[in-house]
Amino acid sequence: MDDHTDQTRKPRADAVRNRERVLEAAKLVFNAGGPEASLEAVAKRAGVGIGTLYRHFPTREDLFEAVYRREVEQLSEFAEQLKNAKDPVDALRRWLWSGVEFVATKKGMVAALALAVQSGSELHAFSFERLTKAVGSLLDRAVAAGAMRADISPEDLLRAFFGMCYMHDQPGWQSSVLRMLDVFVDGLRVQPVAKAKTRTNTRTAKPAKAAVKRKR
Amino acid sequence: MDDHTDQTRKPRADAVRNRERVLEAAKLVFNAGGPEASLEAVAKRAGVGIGTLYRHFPTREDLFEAVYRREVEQLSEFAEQLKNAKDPVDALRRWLWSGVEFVATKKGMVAALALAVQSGSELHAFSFERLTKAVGSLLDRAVAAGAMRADISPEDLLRAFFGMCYMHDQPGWQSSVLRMLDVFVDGLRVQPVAKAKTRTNTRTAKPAKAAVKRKR
DNA sequence: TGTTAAGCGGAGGGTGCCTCCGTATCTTCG
DNA sequence: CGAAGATACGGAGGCACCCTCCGCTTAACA
Repeated sequence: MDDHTDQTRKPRADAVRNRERVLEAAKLVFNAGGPEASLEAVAKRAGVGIGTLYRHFPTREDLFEAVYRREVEQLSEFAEQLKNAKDPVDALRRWLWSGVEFVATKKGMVAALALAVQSGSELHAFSFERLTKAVGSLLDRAVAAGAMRADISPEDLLRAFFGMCYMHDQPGWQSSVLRMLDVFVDGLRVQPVAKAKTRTNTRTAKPAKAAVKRKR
Repeated sequence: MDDHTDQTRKPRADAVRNRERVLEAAKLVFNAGGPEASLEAVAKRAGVGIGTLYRHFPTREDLFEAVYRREVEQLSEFAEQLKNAKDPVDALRRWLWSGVEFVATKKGMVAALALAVQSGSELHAFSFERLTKAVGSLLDRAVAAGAMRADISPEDLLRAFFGMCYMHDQPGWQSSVLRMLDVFVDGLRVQPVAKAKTRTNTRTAKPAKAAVKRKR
């Protein structure tokens, strides 16, 4: 409370170093083995004791948050850029697409963000808020332009998005999710204006059924 | 194959009884504590040894499958009934709504079905196939009537559906999911035909934002 | 009632979570 | 530079859960 002195010691060098090591290791381990991966494995890989890991990141979510902070940032920035796009609805769609891309690259990211979105605890509020704001601005613009229904919140949208991504481990999930997102964005439009089914083809839309056919 | 004798002993009474007990206990435990609940807790509650539980249900998924078999059946039957509905698109929407209802009641059911849908292993193929067929028939009818785009597979739809449900633990999730489903079904239409935004109001659509507001 | 296979149950080995605290190391200050 | 004290380290240990394995029990059948 009475921090009158404010004489904050310089943080210890080893502490800083270890934090970084853990982060590095966690990124590797999560991206490879998914978000269920053992934290002890992370610690071992980082060459630190399990206690050290827990001191820096008291919960698994804290670690997620830290690991994927950069990615979230990027995604949010991309939303910023898209604010200048012509068609606000299309901007939203493109943002969602890039979200799929991210998820595809970072295996652990979905679950990490899913957790953030799901549990709603303030611990990992950062990602959630950042993304909410990002998608919110896109939504607002589209709504303001009268192109999109107004009764959908950014939270709704994010949850739906991650929900869809969450369901997919199997091969071919990407095209499936992209298709679903197309449908979804279509549903968001307020003015069907000739309901361009053309769009469906812009992205090498598979013959649907075939794209999903179970492999065996 | 060469079941020439066919002299199958009557199954032991205690085995049958125990299986039932485990099922009963599992239903309680899963519905209350979610699908992560300890199997040992289930066994204890059922008054059987852990070994007995595992003999009857070698994997957690097997247990899920057995526990929620009835629910899946009901849901599928409801789809049958809806085949007689006037508007095939509306039929689909109503089916999805009832799905939400199910999920709301059975806390463990989402994750159970999600698993079934997700992992795609043949162990719990039952639920997945049953539901796929159910939703498939609804889809087909709508497509045949020219009311719905044809490039969406039942699997896609199911995964999207469960994905949306999966994301929701927090209060107010139901209205959110219902809203998202509305959007989704709208997106599925092929003919906007006056794009009834009336529907949005049929179910006391909250002011969106408010419905999602975090509680603290 | 005896034989026998089906079924039972829980001990035990393994993994992972998280805490706690004695020890080591870094920063600061004289 | 050296001492003092703050800060961080690491891993042992307690707990919970997973799942297997096998000696014992018990129901079905003759």
